[in-house]
Amino acid sequence: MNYEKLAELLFPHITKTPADWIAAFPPRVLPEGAKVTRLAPSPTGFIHLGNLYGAFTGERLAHQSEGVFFLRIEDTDNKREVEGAVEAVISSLAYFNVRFDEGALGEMKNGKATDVGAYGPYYQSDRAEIYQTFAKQLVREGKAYPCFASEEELAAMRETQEAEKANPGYHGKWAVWRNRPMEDIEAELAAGKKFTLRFRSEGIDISAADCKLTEEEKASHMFTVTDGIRGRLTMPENYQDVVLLKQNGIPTYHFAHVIDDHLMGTTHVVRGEEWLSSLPIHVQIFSALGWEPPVFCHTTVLMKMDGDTKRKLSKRKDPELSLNYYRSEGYHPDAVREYLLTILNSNFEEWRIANPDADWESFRFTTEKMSSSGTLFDLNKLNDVSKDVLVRKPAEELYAFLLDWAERYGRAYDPKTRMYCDPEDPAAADAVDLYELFRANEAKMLRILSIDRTGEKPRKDLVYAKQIVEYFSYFFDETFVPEDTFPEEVPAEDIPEILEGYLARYYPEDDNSVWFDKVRSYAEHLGYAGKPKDFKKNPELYKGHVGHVSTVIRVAVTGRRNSPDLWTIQQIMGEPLVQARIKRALGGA
RNA sequence: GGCUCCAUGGUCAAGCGGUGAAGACGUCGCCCUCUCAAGGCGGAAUCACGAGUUCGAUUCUCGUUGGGGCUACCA
Repeated sequence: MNYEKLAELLFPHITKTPADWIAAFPPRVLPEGAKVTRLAPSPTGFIHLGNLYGAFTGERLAHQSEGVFFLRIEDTDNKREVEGAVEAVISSLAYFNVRFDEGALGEMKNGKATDVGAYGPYYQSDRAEIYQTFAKQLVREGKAYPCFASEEELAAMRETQEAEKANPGYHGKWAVWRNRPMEDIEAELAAGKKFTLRFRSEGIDISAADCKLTEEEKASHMFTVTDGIRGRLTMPENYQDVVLLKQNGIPTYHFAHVIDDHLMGTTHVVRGEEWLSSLPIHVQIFSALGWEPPVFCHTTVLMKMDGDTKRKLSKRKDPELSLNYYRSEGYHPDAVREYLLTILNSNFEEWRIANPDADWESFRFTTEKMSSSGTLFDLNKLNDVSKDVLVRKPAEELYAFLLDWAERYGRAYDPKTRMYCDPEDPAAADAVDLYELFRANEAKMLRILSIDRTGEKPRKDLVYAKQIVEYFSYFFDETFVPEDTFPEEVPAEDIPEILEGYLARYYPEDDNSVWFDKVRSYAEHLGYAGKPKDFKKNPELYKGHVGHVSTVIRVAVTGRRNSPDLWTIQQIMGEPLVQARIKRALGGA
């Protein structure tokens, strides 16, 4: 076989040589030890927690070593592409403050982000000529060959393999185009047939039932790589003649990954565990091109509990997998990052406890501390982390955050059902526009967001925007919906008396302790214990205790039995609103 | 089915041949307290199983079981 001739036959339009491209992508000039990493999502429009998990890993590795972190769009599968997906990816990552140094990041033009950086194009679909140049080279060296098998033929082959219990795939005797004479290829080409370009693998299938090799001989067909997260990995070599270029001339992931990560100077490939099993393919292609592979870092998959088994988070069933979920629920990006960091590096949490005020970037991130077993995503823990993150945010910052969130997600809130509606929907006509409400009440919001949040033991009950909305909904008539009834301990006939008496004694000028002393003495006057302890000791002496009385007032004012300090709430509400609430409760009672 | 990765409380996990097997979330109890939250103190709860190596295995090896992934002209 004249491979030189075959290469020209297959790729007549390719005039560049590998050397041309290698010259166009010179080695990066970086400090010693600097790592080059990348995030390479495919534009399916669905960006998820796993992407963010990988993004943080790559980002840390690069920026901690004065390296480069770039964004490459893996759009080699036009069937899966979704309109506007790249913008969605970029916007989502920007929301979570993932900082890229280069890649498909510039302003949008014709639906594509322009390149930032010298190692582009950063869309794989724009790199066809590059891939084909190296493909041509492989053909020239006899390391790749055209395959004219149709989809039907391949499907039939698969069925036969299944029936014969042979290992599936294009290999060994099944690789029917591997050694075809030139005439056959010319004939197909002359007939206008399209081909896929396959890799001529030199590996052999040691797992085949009819493999006659001894154990030692089999061992020589294994290879070892050191994974940045998992350490030494020993795997059987690849024996499949995988597709390098599809019929349309666009590469498969395998080929594109090898070419791009080599040319772009990637030193560490951070990707999901699902790639582990195709690692032998990649290692072989790197070797066929005469290149050193990068360090692979295969991250664990994110799981969730389903019934009593763990399973991978699925984009169909689990809304919490989508980054959009956290954004629309109103989780602060810092909280999501902080949580992800705790599951990313097992020692982050302890570091954070020891350094509560330190900038997260001063944490020393290492791949060795990454877990290689499936991690269950824990919403509870996220919420807990979020409380600690939010308690450190000044009220002004929280207010700005809520305002931004509401502008995007809170334009039509129905307090009765607590649902967020589509603002365009006519049924949502009387929904509350939280954005307008927040904007019109800046001073009040700032006071609300300051309740008890300073000092030695600040309240930590703010978690995410939707939860915060519920948390202070009673401050505004627009969102006020009474939730709780008066406490059972207080006889119904006492309630009007308590409320009327309270109304008569309520002076907004009273400070917190004067105010409460009044409540206490009034409670005692009505036959309730002034100290809960006294009531517990001698329940027969009292109707109840001051806590029951104040709960009546609390329910009247806030519609709830539980709330932060009532005096503070009343100060923020102002006298007219407090009076109106109590009168309203009296009218209803 | 084949190949492969993983395995410490309910969850995230430290551990890297000898430990009372950390810590965090959750949970339970107590304290503080006008309610809630926060905070303090304390409790329950873990090395999947079976062989082997070793004076000694959570730790090393093999097997079993369980779970995950891959097995496309998808990434």
